[in-house]
Amino acid sequence: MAQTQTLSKNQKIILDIIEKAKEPLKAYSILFNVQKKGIKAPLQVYRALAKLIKLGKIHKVESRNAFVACQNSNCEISKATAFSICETCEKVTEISDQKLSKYLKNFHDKTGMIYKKYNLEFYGLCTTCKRS
Amino acid sequence: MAQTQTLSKNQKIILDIIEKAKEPLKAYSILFNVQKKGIKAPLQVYRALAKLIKLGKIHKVESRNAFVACQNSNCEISKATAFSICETCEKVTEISDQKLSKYLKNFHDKTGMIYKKYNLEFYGLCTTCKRS
DNA sequence: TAACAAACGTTATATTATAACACTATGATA
DNA sequence: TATCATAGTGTTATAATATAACGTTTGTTA
Repeated sequence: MAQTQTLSKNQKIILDIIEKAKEPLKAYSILFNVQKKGIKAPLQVYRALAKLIKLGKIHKVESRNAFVACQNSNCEISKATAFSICETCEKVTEISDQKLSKYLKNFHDKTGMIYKKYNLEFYGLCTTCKRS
Repeated sequence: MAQTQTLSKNQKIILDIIEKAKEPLKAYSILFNVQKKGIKAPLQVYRALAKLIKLGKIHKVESRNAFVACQNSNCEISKATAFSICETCEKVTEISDQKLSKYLKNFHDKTGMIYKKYNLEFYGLCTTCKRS
């Protein structure tokens, strides 16, 4: 909550749009949507996105180059993201599964590498598309 | 093996370069590397990449827009990819961990969605960069 | 209020990826 | 062997995604 206050004008505008969207938004579609509010250049959007990602407010769906609001009340979960993506309708849902995140947070490979973050994307058919 | 035979000329050239590379290659760096072999346009590269991905010969590292040869003797593992990525030196390694892949293949969310594929990317510090 | 960090605005440009169209090879199969 | 489908090719143009570089403004804090 306190963190919300520290958002800048552009960051607020852009977070707002992403939170209200029902699907992941692309950077240039965000740009188009905020032009009436005075944000004119891609860089203004990308800068806000970068900050919001850092804060855990939003995530990037890497395979789609799109951005979604965090559904898990941000914080450290921003370093541990998992999505399910329907390849038919492109619906994207953030997975919030304690067991899964615990499993992945504790995962270590054989080399001894230190993992600070992960991003997992599942692709498949959502229940709606499965039926049709 | 039999599958290797079915690769087209361009597909072979591009697979060859990716297999010989020690790191993930970007599409346009591949393009640059194959221009002497007569491949002149981005689309020729992207088409070969798409086919090679379909065959499981290579994978795309989504967060880096880069392509690596599959280390797990391709096949169905192409639908189940996991990478470790060093955020300092950008070294990328394909993770081959039976337990992990079994766990993820069996993962089901609450909605009943069918997962056909997944891609997991861990980010952190490799053992070399950890020391310095 | 000086000094610094973070955010801003702007122009230009780099990077990644696909559309559209015409042509060519390959290998069934009738 | 004609012909049909499928996959691949080559090319031009363009779309979509993202960052560099510069100078200015704002907000915090010593």
